[in-house]
Parts: sequence; C-alpha cells; structure tokens
Amino acid sequence: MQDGNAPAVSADEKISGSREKGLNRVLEILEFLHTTQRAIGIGDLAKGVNAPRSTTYTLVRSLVDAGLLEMAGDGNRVYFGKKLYLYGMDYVRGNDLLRRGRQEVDNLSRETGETSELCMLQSGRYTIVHSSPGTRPFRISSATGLQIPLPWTASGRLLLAGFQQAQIEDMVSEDDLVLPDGRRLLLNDFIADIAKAEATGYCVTSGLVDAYTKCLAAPVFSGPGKVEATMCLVVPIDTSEERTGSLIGLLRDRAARLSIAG
Amino acid sequence: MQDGNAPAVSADEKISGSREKGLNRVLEILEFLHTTQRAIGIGDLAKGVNAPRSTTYTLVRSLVDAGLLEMAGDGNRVYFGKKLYLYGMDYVRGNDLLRRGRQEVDNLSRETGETSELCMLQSGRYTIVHSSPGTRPFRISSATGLQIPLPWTASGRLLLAGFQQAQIEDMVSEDDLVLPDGRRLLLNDFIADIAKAEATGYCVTSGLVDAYTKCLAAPVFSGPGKVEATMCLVVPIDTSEERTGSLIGLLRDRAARLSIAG
DNA sequence: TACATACGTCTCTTGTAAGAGACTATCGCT
DNA sequence: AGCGATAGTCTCTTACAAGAGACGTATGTA
Repeated sequence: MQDGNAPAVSADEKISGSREKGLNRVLEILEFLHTTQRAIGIGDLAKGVNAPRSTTYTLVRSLVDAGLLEMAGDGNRVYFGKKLYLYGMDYVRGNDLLRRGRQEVDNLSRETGETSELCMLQSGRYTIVHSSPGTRPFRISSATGLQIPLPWTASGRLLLAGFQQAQIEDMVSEDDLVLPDGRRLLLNDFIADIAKAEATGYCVTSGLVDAYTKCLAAPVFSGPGKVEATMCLVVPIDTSEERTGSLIGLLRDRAARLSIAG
Repeated sequence: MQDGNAPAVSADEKISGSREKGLNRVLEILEFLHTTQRAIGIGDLAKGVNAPRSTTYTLVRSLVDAGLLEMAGDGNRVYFGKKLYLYGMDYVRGNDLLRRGRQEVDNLSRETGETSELCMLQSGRYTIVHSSPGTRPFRISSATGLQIPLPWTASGRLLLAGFQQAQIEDMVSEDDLVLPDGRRLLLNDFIADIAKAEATGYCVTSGLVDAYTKCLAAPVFSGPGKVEATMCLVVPIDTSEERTGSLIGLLRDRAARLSIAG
C-alpha cells in the first residue's frame, strides 16, 4: 500500500538476496520511521525495511547507542532520538531562510487565522517544512515533513519554475498526476500551470488535495529566478474573492521579504 | 553495564590502521559537524574524524544523496541537511515532554526576562535541549545542543538524582571536575550536592561556568523519583535574594507542571 | 616556471560486516 | 499441555565495502 511510486530510499531495486550496505539500511530505517511517524518494534522494523532481523538488531543497537534512535516507553519499540533533534536544530541555526521562514509562517497564521506553511523541494518531492495551524477549528493541519506529489499543490507549481521540461517529467510520476479523489491531471496542463505561476508570481489551486480548501502560494527566491521555497496559506474553498486577493497580497509581500535580494 | 555509559562516539582510539565500519564513520561525521557548528570542506572533515579521504568522499555522497547532509553555498563544504531537520521535528512531535518543555521555557524567559533552558541527560552528558535567550542585552545565550560537564551546572546536580554513586563516578571524568577558571571540584562535594539537590527539589549554583551568572534549576520528573529533565534560569550573579527566591518558586512550579504525575 | 597543497575521481585488495539461520526464552491462544 | 508467534542473542561464511594510493586538475605563492 505504501509502495505508491516512490521506490523507497534506494533508487535501485536490486531484486532480492544481495547484501546491502549497513549505511543504506540505516537510511531506510530512518525514512521508514519518518513515514510511520511512531515507535515500532525492531522485528516489524526489519519487515518494514525488508532487512534481515539480525542485521536490523545490530544496526538499531548502534543507532540507539549513538542517540539517533531511542527505545520507546514499553521498552521494545524504537523511534527517533534526541540526537536527531539536536542535529535538526543545528540545521535550523545554519539556515537563515528556514529560521526566518518559520518565523514568518507563524506570524502569518496568527495574523490571518489561516493555516500557513513553508514548503521546499526535498530530493525531488514537495515537502512541508514548517506549518502553523491557524485558528479554524476543523483544520487539523498536516504534519511537518509530509511529502505530497508536486501536482497536487499550488506550491508545487511555483517550486518547479525554471526547471527544464525534461526535468519536470522526471520528477513527476504517473501516480503523482492522479488526485486523491481519482481525477487525473494532464502533464501538459501541469507544465502550463508552472509557466503561468512563474509569470504571475503566485499560484492558487482549488479543491485539489481535498474538496474543501484552496491553497494560495507565493515563491521565496534564493537568487534571481531561483525558487528556494514557497509560503502558502490553506483557506476554505468558499473564501471570498476579495479576502483571497488580500491574502495573496499579504503572502507575496511576506515571501518577498524572505527572499534574498537578487 | 547495559547503559553504554562512557564509550560515546569518540571511543575510536583503537590505535590506528584497522578498518572502521561505515556507519560508525557516519556517526562520527555527524557528531563532528555538531561540534564545529558550521559547514566544512570534505577534506577537512576527513581529517576531523580521522578517516581516509576516499572513504569520506563516498560516505558524504551517500549522506548528501539521502538529504542528511547538504552541500553548503560555495559548493565544496557540507553541513546538516533538511532531512535531519525533518527527523528532528518528528522527534519533537513524538515527545510530549520536549514539546511542552520548549513551550514552558519560552514562556518562562518571556515572563521573567531571564535566559531559560530545558536540559536533559544525553548519553551521560548534560545537554541544553532548548534555550530561550531572555531580554538582557549581554547574555548571548548558549547554543541548543551544547554539552557541558555535569559538575559545572545546577541542572547536572538534579539530573543525577537517583543514580548510584558508582554510576556517577563513571559519568564524571576528572576533567569534568575542573571548572573553566581552573578551580577544581571534589567529587565527594559534587555527590553531596546531588543528594542535597534531590532532597530540596531545586538547585542553585553561583559563578561556576562563569563569574557573572548563577544558575537556578528545578527537576522535571517522568516518574516517581525519575528526573527526566530540568528547567533552569541563568541570572546575573548579583540578583537579589528575594528575586532569586521568587524565580525559584516560579521555576519549580513550571517544572512540576511539566512532570508526569507520579 | 616550478613547487606545494587541496580537491575530486578511480582502481584494486583484503579485512570484515551483512546475512542466514540456529537457539533460547517468553508470550498468547486453544 | 501443546502450538505458533515474536523477542533477543549468537555463530559462521563470504560477498563486498573500507581503505591505500595513484592520477588529473585547480589553486596559491615563491
């Protein structure tokens, strides 16, 4: 069920049998924990990443000793550990854009009451890097780190600005073009959307991921023409034209503020 | 014996020559980046972790491909990557104490204007897990993730409550007992401090890490008698008795609020 | 121009870690 | 009790990754 399109972490499905490097196993373990989002038994983990049990025990022990993983409450489950949190904070500290972006997103959602997000391209996938829930009761907000097919989102259209058509085709799989409700986008329409978004400097999509929201996005530049991230607002689909317009204005302003002068 | 007390990452010192497991190299690389706190060239990295250059190149490429590391601006330096940030956020999400603790620390420093920190034991070392700078102009605040010898801090005395004397002796090296200004603590005094801190339910140290501040700390419990973390305030050493007293009261209150009922 | 350093890639060897699988608990179920 | 899963440890083999080091390039500097 989770196979979707993503061939797991490793690009190479080397069928069966052959030995796998420990480091790669570890990378798969981390990625697996990231997708499951909860502590898991070592046996299940081994199944989950399709690794031998004995190997998995060994690797997990290394990782637990190093603090990258921690044994969870009941004692025989593992999840991410403090070390990863500390490294993550180091990343934030070393990354102006992210640090300021988180701030702006928090401000924006407080000021507007809407869910606000900072998004980036992460190894060819669209990723919500930070989100702030807004005040509406029903919108529970998507998890940070969630990865969504690029064509489902307004931000996806902005993030691909400046890419060659071939590159875009590489990044977008057939499955990505199928929306959650089963509708199917045309690749050419998507590519046209990208060009349009680049020209207008923002992007709005309605009812793509779900039927009740629309998504407003504006680009954050790290250099001339280089879109490094997007800020976006998730609002009810029946938000009025004027309010939508003024939110877009605000959003573009804030996104521009984040951009490196170029 | 099960708690790898002292081996740490840098337990390398297996003289020279012998091959090292790739995963261990990686763990050393991450730890090294954590201590240097900035992007570094791959060659220097190899020197830093005392690994062969060719190996380091290979490992770094894997890590960059996986997104755990990123090439920094100028192109030939590496630092932590987005993936680590995302994993770190996963950790926060899965960890009530940390999530609420960060919040309380931020509140506390805003309310009091003092630098406030959340601290935990991390593989036998005292670690600042989150800190919020306060409003005083001079206090630039210590970095999150900073590790400090246990005997230098008030929190260290609280975190070791409930440990056997032998365990404490294991965790504290000779060097740890030497303060930054050269003074030397006696291990027995330190152990007595721990007992006293446990009994009184808070701890204050003056002029240990530097001559201008004192440190107030209160324990956060994860179960009966089990100290999981501490909250602490760093205040000027000449803070009045009364203000110190009322800050301690506030601190203990907030720390108790964080504790799991037990 | 020569010399010294550092970067990045590549090849080949061999020490060793990944993996298969046996083994022993310890559950939960009937 | 008997049966089937699952947890955790341990041993042994061999496929393969770690490492040494050569090579080509790009700097800086005498």
